[in-house]
Order: sequence, then structure tokens, then C-alpha cells
Amino acid sequence: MSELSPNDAQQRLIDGTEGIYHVDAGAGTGKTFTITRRYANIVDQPAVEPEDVLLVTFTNSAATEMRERIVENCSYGMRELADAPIQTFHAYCYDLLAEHGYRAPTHLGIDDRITGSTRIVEDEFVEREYFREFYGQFRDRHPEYTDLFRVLSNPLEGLELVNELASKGVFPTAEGWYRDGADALHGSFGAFKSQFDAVNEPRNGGSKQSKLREALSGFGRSKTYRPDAPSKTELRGGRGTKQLDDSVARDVFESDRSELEAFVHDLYVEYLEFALARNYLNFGFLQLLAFVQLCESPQLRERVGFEYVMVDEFQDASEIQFKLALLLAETDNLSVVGDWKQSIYSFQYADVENITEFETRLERFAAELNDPDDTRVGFQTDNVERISLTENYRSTQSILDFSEHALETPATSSDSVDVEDLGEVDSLQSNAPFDETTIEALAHEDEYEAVLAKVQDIVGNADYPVEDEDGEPRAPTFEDIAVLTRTRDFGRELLDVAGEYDVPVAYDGDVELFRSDPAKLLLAWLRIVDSDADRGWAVVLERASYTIDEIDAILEDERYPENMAAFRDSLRELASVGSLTRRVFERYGMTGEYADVILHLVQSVHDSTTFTRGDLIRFIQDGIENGSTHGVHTSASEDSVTVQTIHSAKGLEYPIVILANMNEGRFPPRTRSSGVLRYEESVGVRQRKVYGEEGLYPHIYDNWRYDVYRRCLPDGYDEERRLLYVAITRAEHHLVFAGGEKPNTFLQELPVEVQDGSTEIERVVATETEQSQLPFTIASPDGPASYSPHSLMDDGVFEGGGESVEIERDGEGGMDFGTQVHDFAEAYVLGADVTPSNEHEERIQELIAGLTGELFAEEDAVLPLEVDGERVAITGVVDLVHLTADRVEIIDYKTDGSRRAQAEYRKQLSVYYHVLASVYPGREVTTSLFYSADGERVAVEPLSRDEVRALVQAVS
DNA sequence: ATTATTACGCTTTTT
DNA sequence: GCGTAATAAT
Repeated sequence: MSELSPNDAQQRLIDGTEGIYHVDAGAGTGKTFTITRRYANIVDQPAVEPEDVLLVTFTNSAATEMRERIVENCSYGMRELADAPIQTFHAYCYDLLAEHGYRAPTHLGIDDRITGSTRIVEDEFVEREYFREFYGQFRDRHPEYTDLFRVLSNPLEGLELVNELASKGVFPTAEGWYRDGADALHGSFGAFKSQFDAVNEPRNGGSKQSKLREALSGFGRSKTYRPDAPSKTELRGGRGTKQLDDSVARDVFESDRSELEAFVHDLYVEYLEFALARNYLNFGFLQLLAFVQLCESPQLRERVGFEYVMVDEFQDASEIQFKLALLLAETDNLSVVGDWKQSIYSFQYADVENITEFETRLERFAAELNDPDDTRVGFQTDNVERISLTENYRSTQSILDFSEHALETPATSSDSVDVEDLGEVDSLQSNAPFDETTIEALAHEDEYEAVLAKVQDIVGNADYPVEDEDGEPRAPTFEDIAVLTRTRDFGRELLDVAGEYDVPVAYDGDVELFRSDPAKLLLAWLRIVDSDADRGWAVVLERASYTIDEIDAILEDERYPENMAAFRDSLRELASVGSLTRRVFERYGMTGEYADVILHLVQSVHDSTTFTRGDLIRFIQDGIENGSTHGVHTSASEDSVTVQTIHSAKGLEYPIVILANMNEGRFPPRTRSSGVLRYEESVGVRQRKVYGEEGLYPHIYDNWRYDVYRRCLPDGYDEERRLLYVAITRAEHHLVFAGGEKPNTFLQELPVEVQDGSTEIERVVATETEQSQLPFTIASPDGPASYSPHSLMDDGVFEGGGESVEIERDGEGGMDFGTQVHDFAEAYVLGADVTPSNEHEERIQELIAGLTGELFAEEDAVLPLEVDGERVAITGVVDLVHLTADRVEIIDYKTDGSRRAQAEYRKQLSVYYHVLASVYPGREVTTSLFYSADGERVAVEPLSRDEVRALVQAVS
């Protein structure tokens, strides 16, 4: 945000430090700017210290940014604000419990304590492992719930339900439910009935059936209900009936759920006890216990309560977080700042009604929190001042005007938006220096290619002007463009295709860790160690460049390569999966970020449970299947297009946004609605499936009541429209919508003409100049002046470092054996008609045959280095450079006799590594040695630039 | 114009 | 198993 002085609305908020404020801060309206000024204004009062002001954000990075920007704007320095409560709800709750939460579990009747050693489980997959273990014990302890265990085929749904309840402030106690939790679990017929009535109203002035009746047209299709269920006709009435009978509502709502409720209670409280006994808390429990501790102790509220509470990004808050804010507010100096139109995190329990229904929820929650003997919210809640920030500092007016269409566009052909129900949309006014915006849409069956072609069309094109530093128009570069997508998969695919054409594209976001090479290899070795499983050996052998025929033969005879079998045996002797993991990664020289994160995960799971190899196998398989993601740092290269999900682009801005993947398929997902267990405020806790009576109906039946009531719950496309809105409002100057073979209704209905995309992509060629970017000078490495890998092979003596080392040979082919093999390899890559004359050459041939993409051999693989315009020679030549869309593999052939000189090879490969890494930014560069004696490929970890530089300088 | 039935594609997002 | 588009039936 570049504005220097606040506008009127911002100023009102900055100055209005006292009282309750509900701020509608639209996209790009200088929200952070205003909040930091307001904060500065508050703490600059003589009677107010930073510790009196709670400023809540939803990410740690947002908290850090806030803190930094506040320092710029107020009289306090970074040191004085270092401990100021500018943090996330989770971080605040953690601190609160660490200091005051010792007895928190006892308020729920749980005899346990929170201590300094209580950890937070941040990784959801690690927590799932814990939960699985808990669930196993729970099952054994509760034979009375056999029917529910059989219904709940996926135990993790239990965890999901527990987290959902925790996010809404529904907590168990040892004996029952905390405060009014029991009511919450039952739901309220009145609330349900009004939802029922709303969807059961006939449409088109009575000529058309209600939404509810239409939604139930498939009632009972492909499922079996218990015999007491009504038939489809009984439920809906005959053809021509317009709505369901009123009595259905009561029939659906009232059913005996006592067993389910008891089950949910026991599962919930016993899992909480399990976690506490294991000394860990998840994010939900963290907030749960902080809430309970605050609720139960007026003294604590007195002590930690804040004179001022501000919540940023309030549309991301869950119900429990709203309530926590109320408990922490000592006075009515409470302000919430957010934009309901950007609420896209419902799967993370964000509750958009916190902000759309702020005033009524505030009153209701305050009333619920207050007891006759304990006033927890001690201020008036009926005097809320609303401020709307509408001056936009990001986008052109064309884009801002267009963005409103997102909220009104139908998502499917049968969908319609009721503008009345929409909520208040305060139109934004642009501040852009010029508005030469293009808004266009394209669809092409080769969507990836079409998007990349569009990127190339835009870059350098004066028809797509963006702003330079002085606010003047300039032609765009790759960096100005962001491709936003709904799914990670699309982004990753686009990255692959971009690699094929050398279009500079970088993916920004988490990666699917378990689908990476290190994870797959680890899984393979685990399977080998466990049971010599074929699908383990196949992966390992393939990695070692055995051909399919060879692999088949080896698996058939179970005659595994000796060195591999020996490695397997050594793994079998290891006691822990942690050390096994480390050994596997060591063997392959995998020391990168991926391997580190996997090792860390394995160890964190292993530390606190009895984790076997079998468990680890399942853990990784799970990760692969579910595509579990983890933050792994990928270095951003220079001028390149950013690809990211819309969710991760929230809060960011780009001159040009291409919103891709606008294809059929519902989004965002609604996993919670399809689960077996579900909680909804109006109807309470419900189960979708029920079990037939023992002996009579041996199958699992669907619960017809569930099928009806779920059609009464709000189930629109509002969040999907908001996602669209968020994507559009990221754009400063230009917008492109892109779809594939089957564009979705959004793409068809938005007021923009959809053109046929072009797929003509110009291949980008790496330029010579990039090769001169290495900032260090290369001198001859040590060793004889004419040294090369070949010379080593030729005479078998390496004279580096002043001492001669005799290379041992198996006597397979005389002194120039290595040269022959290399000559064969080079001829083979260059397309000469050669046949292998020994098994070394055969293995190299197989290695090369298995590589797709471009291959550079021998002399072609030499990369001249230029430093300050001077050509610098490197002695030695790598044997093979293998180029694919996303990888550069540098491979040097060795027979087995040369292992002694590995340090030297490493140095040489490292130089190539850095050269190629700068020539092909964005691709993964690997260095390895291929041993033709056993067909094994060994990864070599390249030295860092500093290490190479130090070595080179030491020699020269 | 409205309602009923069938065919088909997809298993998504992340503090 | 679910929702949607396409198609058939009234």
C-alpha cells in the first residue's frame, strides 16, 4: 500500500479508538495500513501500554508484518513491541495456557495438568496417527458401541467431528457436556424448522415445486433404508405436489439419538484425556482449554483482559475465536475488521456469519457467556459503529466493477443467486493512475498450453500496460503475471508443461511431500526390509537403472544384487524407523529439504508412539493417497510467472491475474457434509448411516432422516463465488479467465466473451549470458594439468594432493577399459550404430535407453564458463547431461574401481551443478555417478557455492 | 413449463 | 456416493 495519508473512512477508524467497531474492509482498501495506524494511535496515549492492546491476526506471518509496520508508525521500537500481544489466536492461547493453564483440564473434570512440556501437534497427519492409536484403544474399551464402530468405517471422521465441535465451543466434561453443550448437541427444532420452511417454499408463484422437494427427487436412489423409512412417494407426495408436508420436519428432526450422543461424548472426552496424557494438544484443544480456563476464572480474566481488542481478517474467525475475543475484552473497545466477501476458509472452521451477522451474534454470544453469578462480558453490546472502507488502492475501476459480478454469477445451470440474500456489498472506488484494463476469457481443450500461450502473448505486449514505479504504463514481464487456480494439481501440471516449453514459471505453495522421490524410495526400502516385497524391489532396482526385463528376472529368482541385499540386511538390524529412514537417505545422498522434512515427520510420529515399520509404511501410503502437503522451501527464480492456489494468494496482488482451471466440478469441497457423522447448529449431531437390526438386516443402511434434513441446510455456492471474487480482486490491471474442455458455468455466465485459446507457444531458449552469472572464478582443480576423468580411467593413477593412489581393478578389460566404455556411451547417445561389447556397456546402454528428454554427451556436455567476459576452462568433462521438463541430471560414468576419488568427482560435479542451476532456473538439478560394474547410480550431494569457491581458491 | 429419470465424472482447499 | 447435465416424460 503506497498511500501516505489516510482517507476519511480510514481516519475515522484510526481516531475512533473507543467503542465497538465493525469494519467492512474490502479488498485492497489499506486495511493493514489503517490497523497499524490505529494501533499506534492507541498505544501512543499516555495511559496505554502495548500490553493493554490485543491485536489478533490469522497467520504468524501476518502478525510479524503487523508488528514491523507498527514499529514504523509509533513511538515504540521493535524491542518494546517484541512481547506485545500481536499474534494469532492459537499463539495467544498457547501462551495463556503455558502461563495460566495448569489446572485447565480439571474444569472439565479431567484429572490432568498442562505443563511446560505439553506440545502442540501442528502436523495434521501426525495427529491422525495419534488418533488412530487412540481409536484402537477406545474400541477395545467400549464394546457397547459396536454398531457405531461398524458404521464409522473411517475412524478419522471421529477426529473431524471432535474438531468441528471444538471450533463451535461445544465441549465435553468427564460426566457430560460443558455449560450448554448438551443443548448444542441436540440442536433446536425451531431453528431447523425455519430452515426447512425456507427451502420448502414453492417457487414461481406456486407453479413450481420447492427446492427441497426437487432436491429429494433422487430420494432412496442407490441406497437402502431401514423398513421404517417412508417410500419416496409417501415423503414427497405424487407428481404435481409442490412441497413436502409440514409434519415431515418434525418426523425428520425427532429421532432417538441417545446412543450417538453418548458415543460422541465418550469419544470426545476420552480423546482429550488421551492427548493430555500424551502431553500434546491440537489446535482445537488449545483454544478449547484456553476458553474453559478464561470462562472459569474471573481472576484470570481480570489479570489478562485487554483494554483494547482488535481482530484482523475477522471473516476467517471461527465461532470459538469470536467468543475468545469477547472473554478477553475487558471493555467495549473491541474492533473487528474483515470482508465477508473474502471468507473462503470454511473448511478451517471460519464462520462467515461471524461477520455477516456480527451485531446479532455479538449480543447472543455475550448473553450466552454471561451467568447470573459471573458477568463475563461486562459491556453493552448494542452500540456498534460500522465503518466501510471503500477506497481501493490496488485495482482499476474496471476490475473493481467487474468483481461484483463474481458474487452474483450462478455456479451451475440450475443455480440462481438471490441478490436480496447476498449481504451488503459496498462498492469500491479505484485509485489507479490509469485504466487500460483488459478483461478476457478463453477456453481450449489444451488448457495448459493455452494459458502458457496467453502468458507469452502478454509478456512485452504494450496492449497490456501495467504500472511502473512512477505510475506510468509499461509493458509487462513474466513477474507481473500470476496464474491462480482452485487446485494444487492444476498448478503442478501447469508447471510441468511450462517446463517442456521453458516458460519461466514458479509454483508458490506447499508440495505433496509423500509423492516426492525420497518418500517413494523410503517406502520401497521399508517394503523390502519388511517382506522383500516385489513392489519395493522394483522401485529400488529401477532407480538403480535396471531394465524392466532385468527387474522381472531378479524378482522372479529373488536373486537381488549383493550390495543391495547387504544394505537391506543392515537396515533390518536397526531398531528404530527413524534411523532406518536416515540410513536410506544417506545411501542416496538425499540431504535436501524434502528428506529433512520427511525425517522430521517420521521422528515426530515415532517419538511418542510405538511406531513399527508397518505403521510407517501405512503412514507414507496414506500420505501418497491423500496427497498430504507440507511446506518445503523451493527457491524462487528470477523473472517468472507465479502459480498458486487462490487460497494461498489471499492478501496478495498482481498486475495481471490469469484465473485458470475454470472447469466443471464443485468447489470448495464439502467433506464434512458427506461424512458419516456430522454436527450442525440447528440439527445437532447426526449420523448418516445406521446399522440394521442384528440378524435381520445385516447391512449398513442409510438414514433416511439424514437424507432429508441435509437438504434443508444451507448448501449453496456462496463460498465458491467468494473464491472467484478473491481471485478477481487480486488483479491490479488485467484479468484473464481460462477454462479447458468443459468450462464451468462461471466462465460461461460472467459478462465476458469466451474466446478460443491459442496453443502456439514459442520455446524459450536459455541465453548465453546466463552462463556468466557465477560470481566466482574457476581455476584448475588439483591433480595433474591434463587430468580428466578419462585420464584417471586410462592410467588408473590419480596424482592429486601430492600422493599417488593405485586404483584397484578387477582386471576386466585392461588399462584403457574405462575409455572404451566412455567411447561407447558417447557414440550411443550421439546416435551411432553401436552394440555393447561387455556388461558395463550394456548397463550404460540401458541407463541411457531409460532416459527420456534431451541428452548431451561428452563434448556436448561441456559448458564453457564465462567470468567477466573471459572464457574459463574446467578440466574434465561430464559424461552425460540429461534434460527433462523439470530436471537436469548430471551423470558421470564410473566403473567400480574409481570410488576412491569420489571427493574429486564431487568437486567437479558441483561446478557443473551450479552452472546448470543458473542456466535452468526452476529445474531440479541433480548430480550422480553411475557405476557400470553394478549398474548402481549414486547421488552425489553438490558442494555449496562457498565451498567450491574456497576449494578453488585454495588450489590457485 | 415442469418434473422424473438416467448417465457420467470425480474424489479438491490449508492456519 | 454424490451432484450435475442430459434426456425423457408428463
